[in-house]
Amino acid sequence: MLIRIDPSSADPLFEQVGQQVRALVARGDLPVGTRLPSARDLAASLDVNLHTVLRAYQDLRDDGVIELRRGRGAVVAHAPDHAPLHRAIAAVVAAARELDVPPATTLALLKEALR
Amino acid sequence: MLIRIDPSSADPLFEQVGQQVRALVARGDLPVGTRLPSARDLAASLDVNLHTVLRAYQDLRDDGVIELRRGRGAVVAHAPDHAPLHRAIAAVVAAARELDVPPATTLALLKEALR
DNA sequence: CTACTTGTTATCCATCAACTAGAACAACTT
DNA sequence: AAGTTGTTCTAGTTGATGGATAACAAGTAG
Repeated sequence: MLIRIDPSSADPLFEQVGQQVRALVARGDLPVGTRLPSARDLAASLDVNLHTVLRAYQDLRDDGVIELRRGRGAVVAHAPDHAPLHRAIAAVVAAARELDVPPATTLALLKEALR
Repeated sequence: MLIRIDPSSADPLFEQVGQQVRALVARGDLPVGTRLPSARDLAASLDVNLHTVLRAYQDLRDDGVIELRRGRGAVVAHAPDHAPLHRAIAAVVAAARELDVPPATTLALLKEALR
């Protein structure tokens, strides 16, 4: 599991964990059915509290990214082919760079467009 | 000024204000040179503290979106033609909807791609 | 069945960012 | 000269974040 956490980041820890897993799943690095490390294990290896990882996992479950079951752990649930999405995102990044649009503005635009 | 705030949102107030202004400027609704309402006025009309608006304005200034001058207020600074960026973003939203990817995942992907 | 693993839930606490409040000040406009 | 507006400062409140601990429920593995 290639999850890294930056304790000094502005983003909350549980959100960082969630974002990393989302990216891994969307990228196809974690096929459907893959078992994620147990919340306790991941918490220990990231040197973070159990509840922090658990909150990330529960957010992911609420979005249908993973399934959670006691005794079995967290399993990747949904993972279609995201290639078109990645191409579209790459195009956005290129356009933003080209136009010298700050990242915060690009994110604000996408955020609004997604509502 | 069409700025609306949702006090119950998870996003901080100052960030919401900033995002709305970013979107307005990028959309071309606020041409270069347009005066934004003074921080005091906007704070009053949003029923928010002066410092909250000021923090949003200063973030925008740091990104070159607006200029701030005492006595004159906030003025839209930079506003190239963002049409290509908007098209790219629309494509991302379409792809995400098509693939049934949750908004949080789409944002996580863009966030990572922008680094 | 038994032991173990793992998510779930609950309580309590510490810290920090966000927000508010009030005030004085500096630069600019009119 | 008067008014406007951003800048800076101090101080307090609130809520989210994160940690520590513990008991519990549902599944797995033997």
